[in-house]
Amino acid sequence: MSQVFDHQQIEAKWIQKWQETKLYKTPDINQGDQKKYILETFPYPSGYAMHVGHAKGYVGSDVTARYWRMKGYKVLYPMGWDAFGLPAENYAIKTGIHPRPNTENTIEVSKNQLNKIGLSYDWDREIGTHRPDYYRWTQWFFQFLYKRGLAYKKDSLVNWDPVDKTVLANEQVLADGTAERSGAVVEQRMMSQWFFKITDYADRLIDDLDKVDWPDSTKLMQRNWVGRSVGAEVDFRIEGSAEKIRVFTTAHDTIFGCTFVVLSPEHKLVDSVTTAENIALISEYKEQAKSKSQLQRTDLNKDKNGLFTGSFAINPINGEKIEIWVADYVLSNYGTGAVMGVPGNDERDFEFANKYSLPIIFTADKEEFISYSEKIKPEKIKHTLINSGKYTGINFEQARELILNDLINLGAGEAKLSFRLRDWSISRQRYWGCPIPVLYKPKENTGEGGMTDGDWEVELVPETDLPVILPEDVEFAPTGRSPLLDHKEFHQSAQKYGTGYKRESDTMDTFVDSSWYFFRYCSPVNDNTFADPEEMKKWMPVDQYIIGAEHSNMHLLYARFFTKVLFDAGLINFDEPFLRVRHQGMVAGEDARKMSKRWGNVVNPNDVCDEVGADSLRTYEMFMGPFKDGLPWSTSTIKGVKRFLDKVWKMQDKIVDVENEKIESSLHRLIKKIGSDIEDLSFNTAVAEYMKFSNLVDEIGGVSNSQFARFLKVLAPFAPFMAEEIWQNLYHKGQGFEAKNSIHKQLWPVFDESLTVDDEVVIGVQINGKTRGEVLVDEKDNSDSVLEKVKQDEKLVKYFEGEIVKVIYVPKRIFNVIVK
RNA sequence: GCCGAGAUGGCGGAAUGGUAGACGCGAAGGACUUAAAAUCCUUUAUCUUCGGGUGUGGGGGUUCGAGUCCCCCUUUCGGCACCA
Repeated sequence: MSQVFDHQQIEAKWIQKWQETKLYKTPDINQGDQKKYILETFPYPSGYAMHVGHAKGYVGSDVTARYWRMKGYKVLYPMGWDAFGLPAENYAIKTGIHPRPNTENTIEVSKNQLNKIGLSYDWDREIGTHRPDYYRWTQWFFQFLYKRGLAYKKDSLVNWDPVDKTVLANEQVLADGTAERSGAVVEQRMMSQWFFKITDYADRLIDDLDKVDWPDSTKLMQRNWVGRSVGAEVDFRIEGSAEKIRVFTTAHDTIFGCTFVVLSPEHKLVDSVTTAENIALISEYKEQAKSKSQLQRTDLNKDKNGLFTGSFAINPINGEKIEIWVADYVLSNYGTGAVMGVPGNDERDFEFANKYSLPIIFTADKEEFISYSEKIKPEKIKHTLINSGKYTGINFEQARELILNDLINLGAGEAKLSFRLRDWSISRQRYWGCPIPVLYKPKENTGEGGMTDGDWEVELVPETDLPVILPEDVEFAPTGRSPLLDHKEFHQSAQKYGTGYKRESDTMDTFVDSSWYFFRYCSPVNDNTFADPEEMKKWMPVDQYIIGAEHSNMHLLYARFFTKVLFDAGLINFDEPFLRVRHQGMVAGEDARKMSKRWGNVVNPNDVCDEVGADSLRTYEMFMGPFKDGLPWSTSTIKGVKRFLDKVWKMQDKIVDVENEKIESSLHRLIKKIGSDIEDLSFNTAVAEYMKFSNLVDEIGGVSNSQFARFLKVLAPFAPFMAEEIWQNLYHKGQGFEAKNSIHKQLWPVFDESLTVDDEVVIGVQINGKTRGEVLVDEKDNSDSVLEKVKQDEKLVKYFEGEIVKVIYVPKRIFNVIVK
């Protein structure tokens, strides 16, 4: 009789032995070897330990990695730390403890948690974005983009907290426009910031989505985020002026309905079109708009207001004279900052026209408002033009072409794609991030009264001097300035490049750190390049990336952008980094609320491991429901999973000499099903399959040695500790542990397809589409022979009084008789 | 408002257009026990006149057959938002 499964002692033993023997070391790989690169989002060690919700995604990845190893694939399954960023810095500010020791400490704690649940990472490949050997290459990427003309500086608005005197991230600004922390009303402030020119890649970021296997909803989110719209730019001559107003429109076929033009308050032509009597009002309006934050401007509850400038424009298509207005519902940073007002087509324009009694002309033979952006289904907007001069009666699609051509011929327009995507702002006025490797050289004749941005020239820090080290002794409490600005030595050290040189004091957005980490895993110890090209050829692209749906959009977009730039530079031979993306759902607390300290519903995986064991935790998290769904934690369900594993443990004592046929065929089905379920990430049904098998063994009363061995192998990815313990007990008892004898080094058992199908099966019998009974059919049966069987069935015979009109037999599925 | 994903027993959920409710939890009854825990066995969608009827948010439709496909509606959860 075996002892009870002492999970605490046994799991600790295997964690240690697996580490000692480097069981999960990444194998050497040759190009062309069958490989799988299994990736998952790396956590940010902010100061708080992980909870079981984090564990779920990791266990799912681990099961997959273990499976592919057993299938004979070379598997890269690494882990690291997304350590820079706001959470760690805020935790530091809160506790007064410097983020570095704090981060390293959290990493230690988290690493132990991950090991405790049996995740099979190759820790030799661990990376941390906050470590100089890593961020040296984050800085290289910055310079790489800069040299390719994809990093530039411009003035841009930031959220400014006047009380805390600091720049806020969007997530720190509440919906009412106040700061989350201080409660102050957030202002918009101009600041000179670094940008990456991701808009250069807008088209490819949409088009290349066709190449990858991602959830449709995720692809759609990316498409909508980039937001390509097909339209035209049209020039409206200003009456009595040589100037023209250029507008962007996605609906140039509605141009006959254009009854006014609206400029954004920031538009450069506002001043010149404003007539003398309107100057006072308009400049006041402009001032108001300036003081409004983007949030306020967009939260105005659709109350559109604006002012007439006093000038008129000429509609190029029909020569109509229309009023030029200024309104802040038009944004300066989208399109051209000016729109043609088409109240018959656009809801906002309609509201605006109503409010100020501007004319409304309908140009579509449908009253509903229509839009042409790509997200609207084409069949919903088919219509014919009305009130449109010579184009009246023409289908809108044709009209679009005709009108555009005519506008081009008139010299008053051109076809234009527009994108919603904006360039990526990467400057952060924060301490805990990667320094931007840039120097500022003072210009010769500096102006009087302090230096402004224009008095400096940008120079890259020489590559041989990278990394620019993030100083440790920095005052990281908020002061209203980039913490590095006031670090004397940091800037002093720039003097070696020339007198008066200073360093860039902002740090990079942490999205930059995480936009290339998956390359680094291919050769994490490497001083010569961000990742060895040969190693990348062997491992990349990523075969499976598991990431939470909530925060995947931006990250995926940025990582794809980096990949495409590297591809264009000839540094890699693929232009999409993640072949397959899947999402894992969050685990909520037992009260169905988000797990957080606030609700006191956080479950620490360590506690669960201590109580019921890591195998139970793992198997339960896979069993609780569909992997991609968010589900509440359930203490009672985990007991059921533990019950199942205890049964497996007891199977050791039920090994018999006779090989039962029923168990054998059930085992073949199991091997097949577990394999396909793991590949589909359908873990919950896989676990149900194990349970069925163990129930069958219970029923039969025994299992053969060979059958049990195969069962243990397919169980190993889910319950690696128990599988290993039993495996060693049965086959290597008394021997010292050797890596090659580990169950995790065994090959996945093969199944015989013919054994997975039953010769005989009970199917449902339908009479006129209603299920009335069942009948046992076998392989040889055809429609006629089944009908004979059905007619002989006592329960069914009564339905055959009428004439049989039709018989449908789907072999081994359903038998349906239509009787009159 | 727009976009996306959902809605199936008391609960979590299962189901290539083919016998709805696999598997687990919970519950009820029983066995073992002085007793409890643990374990094991049985039952468990629902109504029923025991023939059968009704059931996958609601209403239509396609089909021999719909949880699954199509149209409309209700509702829950995510994401985005004056994008011209």
